[in-house]
Amino acid sequence: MGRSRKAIAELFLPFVGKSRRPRRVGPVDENPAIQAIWDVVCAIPRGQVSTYGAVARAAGLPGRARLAGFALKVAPKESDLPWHRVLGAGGRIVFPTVSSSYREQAKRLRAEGVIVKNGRAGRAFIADLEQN
DNA sequence: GTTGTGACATTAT
DNA sequence: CATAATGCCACAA
Repeated sequence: MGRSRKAIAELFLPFVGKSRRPRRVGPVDENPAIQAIWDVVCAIPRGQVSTYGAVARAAGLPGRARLAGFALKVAPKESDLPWHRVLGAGGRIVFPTVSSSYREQAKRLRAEGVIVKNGRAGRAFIADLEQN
């Protein structure tokens, strides 16, 4: 005696749509995950910094630090996102030391009072986006 | 389909 | 301090 089609459907309901990875939902500026990351970055106070991992977590995307990096990379230039306030784990600038991006980031950070030494921002400047 | 890359993180050694 | 292994996943080729 086989189950009804409906019974089978209910059995698999929790998996519907999850059998494959989420598909690209559209242009990045309509992607809610990217948006969430941008919002968090905008919330980093001037004179403070955060990290890719922390930003992802605060955006409700734990374990997706890479997506935070991607979100910043694709951010339109005219968005005026404070991208320079996002650093790698431990408050380290992730760009190659010789790159112009590195210099630009260090320059911008110092311009708002963040002490950057050896490509690293002082612990005291790392914002607590956690909690709240 | 697969593979490689990347603005990363965490844990273990 | 350094290196390796693993997880993560969007995207391009």
